[in-house]
Amino acid sequence: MPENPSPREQDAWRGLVLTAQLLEATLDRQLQQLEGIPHAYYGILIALFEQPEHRARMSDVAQRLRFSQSRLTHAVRRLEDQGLVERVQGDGDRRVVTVGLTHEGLQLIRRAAPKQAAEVRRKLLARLAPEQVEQLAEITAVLLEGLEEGWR
Amino acid sequence: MPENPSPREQDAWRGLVLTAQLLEATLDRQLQQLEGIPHAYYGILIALFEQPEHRARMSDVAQRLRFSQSRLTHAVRRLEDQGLVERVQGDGDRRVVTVGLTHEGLQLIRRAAPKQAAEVRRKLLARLAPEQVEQLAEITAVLLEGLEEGWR
DNA sequence: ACGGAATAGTTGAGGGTTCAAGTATGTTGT
DNA sequence: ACAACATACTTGAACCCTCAACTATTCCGT
Repeated sequence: MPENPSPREQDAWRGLVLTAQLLEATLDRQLQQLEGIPHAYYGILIALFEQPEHRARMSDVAQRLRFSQSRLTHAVRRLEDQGLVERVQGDGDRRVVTVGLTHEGLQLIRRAAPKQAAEVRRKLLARLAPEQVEQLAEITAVLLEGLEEGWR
Repeated sequence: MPENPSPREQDAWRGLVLTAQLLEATLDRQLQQLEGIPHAYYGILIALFEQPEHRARMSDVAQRLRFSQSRLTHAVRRLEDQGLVERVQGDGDRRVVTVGLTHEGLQLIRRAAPKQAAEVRRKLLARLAPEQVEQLAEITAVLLEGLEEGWR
């Protein structure tokens, strides 16, 4: 028998959902304005940037970002159109496609990342007490577990 | 001079962003499957449900949900097509449009809401310790402040 | 070695969101 | 009274994501 949520749980839940929506929307608008790409695409560039030689297999990127393959394919096509990323043919398994940052993509990251990080810190993280940062890291880790496992 | 984020801040930040993305995606998939509407539209129905007579002005709904007017217009059109919602002409100011739940919309809420709440509780909130729920409510309240004020 | 299943990625259609522009109505200052 | 501005909402195009096929390649059991 599922017990009803407590009022405080409702507060937390509503806060979380609203935060999730607003956070995505805000980051999206910001990056779209500054760099002409949506936040999700910025995530792709960052993920590549963190990889050795700034490149990785499609499916690895997809898994890391929790993108569907289809979504990633579409996204990479657009990023390629903008010259930020390029597809490289792998030597071995001919099914795999490797994506890498172009020079232009690399420049975008170098330009945008510090600004982005500072902005986030100034407007969001800095408002939290140090122990709240700690708590947030904990809490999101737990929630992610719950979100990862199939759910349905 | 913006100080660099601490490693723990990065954990919190990454966790938050991933949680936000995954949460939206998960709720979306769930409601799309069960009720044939995206999570955002479910939010509209809930917002109306909580209003006296289950109806409200377009702009009030938009403000409460942080939707753009355009987004809400499109959304309401589709919800109307599905018979879940109806536009009512206001008596006074002829610019305002009032949206109300139809009988069918009301039924959908009554059917879906308890299931939805239980699911959320079981898969997410129940994993958190009571003090973490408290902390999450606190933290999201702070973050929402930061997200509300223009940002740029 | 061969047929079937699994894996990697792509494609196209359909739906949702954004952004800029547009319509209609109300309010305000003079 | 009237022009200028503001408010409430709508429209259409461009873009992004999802979902369900589909292609191409590799793996596996016999």
